[in-house]
Amino acid sequence: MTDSRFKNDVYRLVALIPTGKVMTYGQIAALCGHPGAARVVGQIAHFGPTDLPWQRVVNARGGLAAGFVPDGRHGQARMLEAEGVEVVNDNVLVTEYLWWPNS
DNA sequence: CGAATGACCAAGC
DNA sequence: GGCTTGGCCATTC
Repeated sequence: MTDSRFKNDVYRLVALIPTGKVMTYGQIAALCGHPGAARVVGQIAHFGPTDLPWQRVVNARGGLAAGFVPDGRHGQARMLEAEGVEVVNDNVLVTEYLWWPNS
């Protein structure tokens, strides 16, 4: 892989997130083999393809990343709710909706 | 190619 | 309880 497979893995993971579930940046980074590289996931998400459901990607607290959704973080919350994810006070119930590829 | 930036995380003060 | 520091890597200028 001439290009870093890190982003490749990130793409795959994000694409694999089922509807009604969410993942955290740190978790994705860790699953890609780089725990602590949550920032990179953010960069990949920002410069990466919009085809992926970045809306299902939230920070470690389940808080919405905000800033990348034209409608604001409330827009992301609304979209997640539409997918079946319960959002309260702009915070996803990560303890209930957090998902990982082994599930 | 070098420097700067960034949709984060956790610990420290 | 809010700001600062260090760490990670990719993309942009």
